Amino acid sequence: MPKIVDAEARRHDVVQAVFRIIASDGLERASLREVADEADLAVGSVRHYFASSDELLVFSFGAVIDRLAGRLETALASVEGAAPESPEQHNAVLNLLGQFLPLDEELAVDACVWMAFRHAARIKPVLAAEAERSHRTVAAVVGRLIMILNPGEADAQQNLVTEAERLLATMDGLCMHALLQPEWMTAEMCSDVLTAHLRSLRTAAASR
Amino acid sequence: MPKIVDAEARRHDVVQAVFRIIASDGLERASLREVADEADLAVGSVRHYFASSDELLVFSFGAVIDRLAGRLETALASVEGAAPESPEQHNAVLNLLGQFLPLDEELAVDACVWMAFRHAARIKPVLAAEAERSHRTVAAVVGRLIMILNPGEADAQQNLVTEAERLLATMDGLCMHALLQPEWMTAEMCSDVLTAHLRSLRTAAASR
DNA sequence: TCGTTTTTAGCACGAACGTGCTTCAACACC
DNA sequence: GGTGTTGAAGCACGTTCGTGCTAAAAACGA
Repeated sequence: MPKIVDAEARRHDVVQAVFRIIASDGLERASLREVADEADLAVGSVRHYFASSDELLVFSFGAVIDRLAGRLETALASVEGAAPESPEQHNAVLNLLGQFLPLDEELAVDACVWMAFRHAARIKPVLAAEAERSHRTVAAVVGRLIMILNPGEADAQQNLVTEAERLLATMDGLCMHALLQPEWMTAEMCSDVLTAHLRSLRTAAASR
Repeated sequence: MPKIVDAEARRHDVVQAVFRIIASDGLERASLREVADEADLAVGSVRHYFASSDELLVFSFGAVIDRLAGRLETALASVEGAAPESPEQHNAVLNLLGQFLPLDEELAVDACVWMAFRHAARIKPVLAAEAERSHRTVAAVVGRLIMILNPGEADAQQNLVTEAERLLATMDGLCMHALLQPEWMTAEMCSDVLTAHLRSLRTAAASR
């Protein structure tokens, strides 16, 4: 019968090549030829697994979303397992929010790719559905996090939404700055900003 | 002598065409041919004013930075002219921060273009210098704003830097979301988030 | 050993890109 | 009115892109 190749693993390899190209040269350089070279394959081989360039990009977008979502779910479980107001919970929250930031090489690649696809989705309609899913997924996690940090505020649902969007915006801004101005936005500065934001969350909750 | 054409006005027209293309189709579509078409010129004419594609892009990046910086300086003067803690000051601050957001058509174009160039600068070295200038300029304004809102904190300079970066990150995140997920991040949500952030600034200052 | 089927490799076409270079038109000055 | 400088326009070349299509290569059952 056929030559046996683990198709799923191959697709994963190709997607990894896409990630590396986006991180180093930008999404617009992630052409079939570049991807094939990076993955040590021929263009025809890549096209055997992905019918078109668009399909490859959409699949890659979905892959990075799934990776991030998986990390967030794991981190959220840690937060839920920690005692409220405890230092363990604080560290768990910092760890969760750190999943958005380019704190190491692997996270940096994911952050680059995630940002690139989301911005590209504004222009390319094929990416719109995944961008929507990306936003919903992340917003759900951050929303649950806000609920954990602001217990017993069943009435002020408006504030929960606002605070969730505020935290989400801050995280995206931090990620942007860490990617675009790494000299200014160092890991320590990220940590300082996050700590300040979490403190502001607590005092805001207490003052209501 | 030569045919008299207001070269500066022509360059401005071309840059406006670049802005429109970036806002509607993305920076990668801002080729010489597209720009020339949009500006109702021939490719050769555009190249008469801008020696190369890179020069056109760098000039356009600088133009959007200057536009934003001008609006920010004007708005900052209003903030400085208002009485501390007054509603007028609050509105002036909201107005200043609103200059970052795509609250109307013109602001939306600027926001798109600004974001696109900053992200492109991560990849294209020719844009790096302007990206650096962009960050320094905006950070200076936001830093002064934080100093105005947190008077008499000469000791805690660390906190000022952290709070400035935090506000900057939040603004960039808000801008991103308003551009990428306009259904979720409406103008009202932007206003709510900003108000919450300003409240958190005040309570944080009071608690120290 | 021989097919059969998956995998890999490659060619060819049209489109779009930046850019070097040439050509035409227009206008202010002598 | 002639003339020379400058704006406007366009051609041509090499590159890169996506994609339809064909053909070789490889691996396993018969």
